Amino acid sequence: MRIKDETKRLAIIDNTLDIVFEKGFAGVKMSTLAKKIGISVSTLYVYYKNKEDLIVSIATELIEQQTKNSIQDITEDLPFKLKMKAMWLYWINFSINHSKEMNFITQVKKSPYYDKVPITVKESKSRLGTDLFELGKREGLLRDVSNEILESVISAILFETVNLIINKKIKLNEKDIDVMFSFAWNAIKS
Amino acid sequence: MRIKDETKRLAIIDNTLDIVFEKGFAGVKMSTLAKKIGISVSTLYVYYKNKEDLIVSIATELIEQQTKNSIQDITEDLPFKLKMKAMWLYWINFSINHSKEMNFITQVKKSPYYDKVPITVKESKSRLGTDLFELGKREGLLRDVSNEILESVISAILFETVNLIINKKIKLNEKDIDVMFSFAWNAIKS
Amino acid sequence: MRIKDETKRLAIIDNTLDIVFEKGFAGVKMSTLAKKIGISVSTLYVYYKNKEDLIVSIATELIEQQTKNSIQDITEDLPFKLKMKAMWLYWINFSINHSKEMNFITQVKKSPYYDKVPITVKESKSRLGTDLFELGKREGLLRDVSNEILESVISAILFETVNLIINKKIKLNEKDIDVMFSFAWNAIKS
Amino acid sequence: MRIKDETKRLAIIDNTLDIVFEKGFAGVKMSTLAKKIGISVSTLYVYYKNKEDLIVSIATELIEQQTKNSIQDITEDLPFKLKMKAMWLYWINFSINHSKEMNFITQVKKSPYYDKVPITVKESKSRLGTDLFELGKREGLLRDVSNEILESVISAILFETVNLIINKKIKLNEKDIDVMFSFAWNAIKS
DNA sequence: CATGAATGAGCCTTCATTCAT
DNA sequence: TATGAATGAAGGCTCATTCAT
Repeated sequence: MRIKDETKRLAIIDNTLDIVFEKGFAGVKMSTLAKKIGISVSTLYVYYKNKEDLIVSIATELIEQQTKNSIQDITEDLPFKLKMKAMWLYWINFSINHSKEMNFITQVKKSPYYDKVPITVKESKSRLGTDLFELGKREGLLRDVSNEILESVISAILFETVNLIINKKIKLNEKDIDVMFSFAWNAIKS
Repeated sequence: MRIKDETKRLAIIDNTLDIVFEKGFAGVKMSTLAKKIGISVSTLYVYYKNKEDLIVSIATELIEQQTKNSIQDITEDLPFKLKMKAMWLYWINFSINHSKEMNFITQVKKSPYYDKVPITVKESKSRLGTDLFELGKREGLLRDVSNEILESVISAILFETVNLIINKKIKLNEKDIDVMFSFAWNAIKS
Repeated sequence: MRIKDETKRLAIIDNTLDIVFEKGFAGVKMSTLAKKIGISVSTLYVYYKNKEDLIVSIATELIEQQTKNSIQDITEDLPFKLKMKAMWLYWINFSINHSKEMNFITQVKKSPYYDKVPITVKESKSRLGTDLFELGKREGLLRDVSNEILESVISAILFETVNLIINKKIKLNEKDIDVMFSFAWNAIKS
Repeated sequence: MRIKDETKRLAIIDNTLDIVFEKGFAGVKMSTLAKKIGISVSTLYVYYKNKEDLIVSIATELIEQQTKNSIQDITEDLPFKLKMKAMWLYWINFSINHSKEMNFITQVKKSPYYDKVPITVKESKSRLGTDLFELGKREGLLRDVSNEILESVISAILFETVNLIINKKIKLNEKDIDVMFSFAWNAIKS
């Protein structure tokens, strides 16, 4: 019965993401969720201890996945600016392809639920690999400010870019994305 | 007859802002709010028709106030970059001094409540005066992209700056603010 | 100021009758009533001690009026059946011209409010004058059953007639009214 | 899982009828009702969507039942007047044995709830079978007026009879019932 | 007398969670 | 494991009534 269960568990996660995306946490009613999936309310409690556990568990799982994905590679032999851009593109694509997951994490971080996420998970590496920043600063290509600030500035522009794409203010084509990247690059280059 | 108390109305608004700041809209319970203020629940309904009206009315009022404040143009005779910085400083200060109000508006804009805000109010001028962008582009000092994009990029960095200050990652002193402004300026200058 | 007050008092009664006619007792909200009249809620409490007092007082007043009106005359010198018919016509007309008042009394009688109406008022003479029944029985023209039963039967048909008129199933003309009267007369004649 | 309890559903209906009989619709408080039955308030909401649904559903069910019962024609081979009387007796008994149900239906018909009863249910056959009236008129035994009027007159007297019995003004014995029937019969016979 | 603000009591309803099968 | 019934706790809102001017 292992397979059937996992299917159900994934269905729960998926539908929860949908609801949070459409209506926020306030919209997650255990009964509604169960109905959407086509299972009984009580069955939800077989998989998760309670509502908090449901949300915190999903958040934890998503954050762990995201962390695992991020740092990998980009170790190709490229000029620094192109490495930077590769990272940028990677995250643009990831954010758009996983917009519901990203939204979920964003929401959780601003909610009281975030307090319940294990610290070990929260402490996971930054999204835009600090290694890259260190490298850039060493090569004299990035402004000499703390990684934390660099990251927050880039993240802000990145996040805004994704928003513009989602709200169809700009297109997901090379030209528009390049423009947006140039904003970010100009901001942080030395 | 007793006279409707402006003090009371302000207390309602103030406490609502506090609660939304700490717990979001879900945390606003009419009973809790009333208790915090020291009035009866039913008194709340003397001032606002219902919970939705409470939130939408406050949002409307705040947005109107904010709009009124912003327009006061920076018509002083300054070089463009300094005009830009003046605007930047104005908003940094405003955002920090009215962080709860800003937070409230931000939250409302992402919630279904925003649909109920009168269109006339929503159509209020953009925060960072488009006039300034037009001027900058005419003088060849700003990159030639749409005002909407320019604004969203600056807003993102501005917002991030405020966050960094609030979370004490940077200080509210000339040096740190200058650094943050230079990020924004480099991003958008031609 | 006597006149102005009486006007207001009558307005209260009138509007209460209207509301009860349209929505029943459940529809009588002190605030709604006050707004309809154009006075303040508190003013209602100047005229009536509370809601119960309002309704019971109106009921009492209406019943007294009705009682006063009814018995009078019909002492003309007519054959019995015509006296009966005169009474019948009188009540048909009265009921239609005062349908809201009648409705109010009917509703009160079935509600807990009726318990609060002074017994003296409740014990008022029957609507269709018992004298008439006594006369009819003495002359051998009416069936020899208790006045109470005679009255209830006639009242039932009378009430039904009024309903048929109001709901436009029959017309308020001589022919239709005659038919309805003949039902009643045949029922009780000996 | 526990199985939905038909006994419980019947208890809800029964107690609702009781309350409406004693205090009208205004007296039906979900909390009181639940306490009377010995269940939790929320359990009521397992069986009915809300208060309106509770009342409308019960009304619908009762009307359907009543309709089903009435049709059983009096097709026995009897003189017309006796057929009439059989019908009369049937309804007297039914009304008395189901006085609370009758009361409930009567009240609903005069309330806004009636608008929510499915039209199909409302269009159910008239209580006193029109067939009988047609037969009577054909045989020249009934007055030649519309069925609607015939029915309303008889219903009025029937209803009044039941009231007299309930209020103990007359007894439920052959003699008294006969007298009341003779009123009705005299009223409508040709 | 007149009024609008203020309130407490109470009602309907929702929802996460547990029960019992 | 799976389920639908059952429930307690809580929240939003209404309304008759009183307060204070």
